[in-house]
Amino acid sequence: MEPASITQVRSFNRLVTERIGALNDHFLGRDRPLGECRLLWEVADEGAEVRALRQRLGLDSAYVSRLLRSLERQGLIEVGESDIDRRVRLVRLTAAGRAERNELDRLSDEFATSVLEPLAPGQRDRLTQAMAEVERLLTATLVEIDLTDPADEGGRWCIAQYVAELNERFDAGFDPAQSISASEGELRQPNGALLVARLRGAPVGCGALKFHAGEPTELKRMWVDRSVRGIGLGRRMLRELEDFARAQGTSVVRLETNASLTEALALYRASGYREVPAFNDEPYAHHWFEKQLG
Amino acid sequence: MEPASITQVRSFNRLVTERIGALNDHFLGRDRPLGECRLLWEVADEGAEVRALRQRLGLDSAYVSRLLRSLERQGLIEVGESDIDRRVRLVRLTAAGRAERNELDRLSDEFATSVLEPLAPGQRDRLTQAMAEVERLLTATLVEIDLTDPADEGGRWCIAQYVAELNERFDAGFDPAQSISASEGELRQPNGALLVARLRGAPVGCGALKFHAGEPTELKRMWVDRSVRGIGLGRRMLRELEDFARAQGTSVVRLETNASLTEALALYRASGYREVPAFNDEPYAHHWFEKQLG
DNA sequence: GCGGATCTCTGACTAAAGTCAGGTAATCGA
DNA sequence: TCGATTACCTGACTTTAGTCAGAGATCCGC
Repeated sequence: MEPASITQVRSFNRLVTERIGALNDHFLGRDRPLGECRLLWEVADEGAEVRALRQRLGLDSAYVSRLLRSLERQGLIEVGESDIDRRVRLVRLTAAGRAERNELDRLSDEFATSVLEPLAPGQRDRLTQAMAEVERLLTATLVEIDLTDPADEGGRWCIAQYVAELNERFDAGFDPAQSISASEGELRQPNGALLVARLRGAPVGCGALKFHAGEPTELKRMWVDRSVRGIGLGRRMLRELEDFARAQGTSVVRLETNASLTEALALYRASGYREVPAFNDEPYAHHWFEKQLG
Repeated sequence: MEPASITQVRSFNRLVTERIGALNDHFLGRDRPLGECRLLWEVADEGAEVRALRQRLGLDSAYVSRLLRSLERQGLIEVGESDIDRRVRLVRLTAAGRAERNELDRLSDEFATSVLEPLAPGQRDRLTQAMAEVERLLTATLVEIDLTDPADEGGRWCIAQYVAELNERFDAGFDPAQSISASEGELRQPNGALLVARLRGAPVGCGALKFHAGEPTELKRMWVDRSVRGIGLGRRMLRELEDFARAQGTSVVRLETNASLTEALALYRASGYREVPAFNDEPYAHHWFEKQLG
């Protein structure tokens, strides 16, 4: 890591902590503890389960309970029981609570305005663009890629998204039953592996391997959610899959893909994959690739 | 203000608070209250005055006192008297304190590394560049421009810097005694005005006006510190000077400048100043400008 | 229908981060 | 030189943001 980059990140942190942190507290404080604000903020208009709030904010159950009692006393929320599971409690905003949340919203807008206000229009554009860039790249650093069981909710969701997207993008649609199989059993160790990328717990991408004793390992189900494209997640997923394959004793990885998946084609080419003659009869494929793992 | 910009700033705040804030606390916490860390951090190697620490961190005097006692008990600092003013107390780091600060430094580097680490080299460059841009522009929003007495320390310092810079940049040097005067008395109301730009209290630029009853107002002493160039501060200073002049009943502003001050020339031209024949015999000037205030 | 797990709550506790009032010593300004 | 101001300190207090243990109600799998 170059020292100049590190210095830049540190100085950025310092400034942002000063500027954003201080004003955030000041503007959003409004005589109310930050914890209560955060909680109020997280209760959507349709209400929220207490356990969901707890998890999203990463707070202790006793603490959340106390915060809820306080907000209840202030008449901002009502806590009722869930119809489905009577252990679970549902938090709903009262009219006053909704008003308070709108007020927080307004203050947040006001704060953003106060940041932009001293700048000339051209500078505002430069600032928001640079902010967007920082945000995208910092978001990228928050993504975690982990081995997941294909039957897990996140894994299933990703694969469903993958299928839906291919169906939409391929001229003739995509029916996984016509395609070479990649069933849950085939993507579970020791037959294969499924890696799922998650951003704050929510799945945003996947990639899978199918092992074949004495034969090259197949790469399947590469998919990245639209919301996080362009931050190098595909490349990272590919690297992690290769690392995993190597660790399992794979020396050659191969895959096939459709001509309409231009980003994927570019990714494979840029990642050292060499186009080879068709090594299977996948009906949806136009290109076959292979890579020797170093 | 466009809603899209506001949304961008808000979403940036949220992410940065999450990512930087949380990890900052975690990494820099090291079993020590944040207040103590911040204080330790602010004590430079040559030591610091207690009042300076208090002011820089914006903390209550009682609270700082208590934090200092705690750090003293831990053997990290020594508090002694100032030679100049025996009410003032000087904080100095002990060897242990210095070691602890180096450790904080190391952790801060480690944190920065952890932010950059998951990214590919190209993305790292993009991130640090975008961070630098955000930092420059946010810094711009922290600059405050205020009317200042020319005898004030900040005002004198700016004008000294202005003179030093012209002396360095003009081929034949610059001697203010040979130039048209802009003495402290002339830059004080009602004769004139001096605006000083400050960043966190430190002066970083100035600009002055000289009023002449029934005649155009003169613009003098426009200067911006090298450390904050390129963020539109000159333009902002010029606008504020014009606003001030207008409020004092001025309808025409004029100024003269040297050909070597290319940024200033560009600024005046871009700000609606029209080049006019020489209206005085300033020996250092090559260009004379005039603007009708709307 | 029973044992274990889950969800929420209360009570008791703690550390951090302050605030406020008042006091002492030194210095500054008229 | 004397009263106001400044710098710092102590003691007493508060709020915020938690943690931990345990209880009660409910649900889930066998």
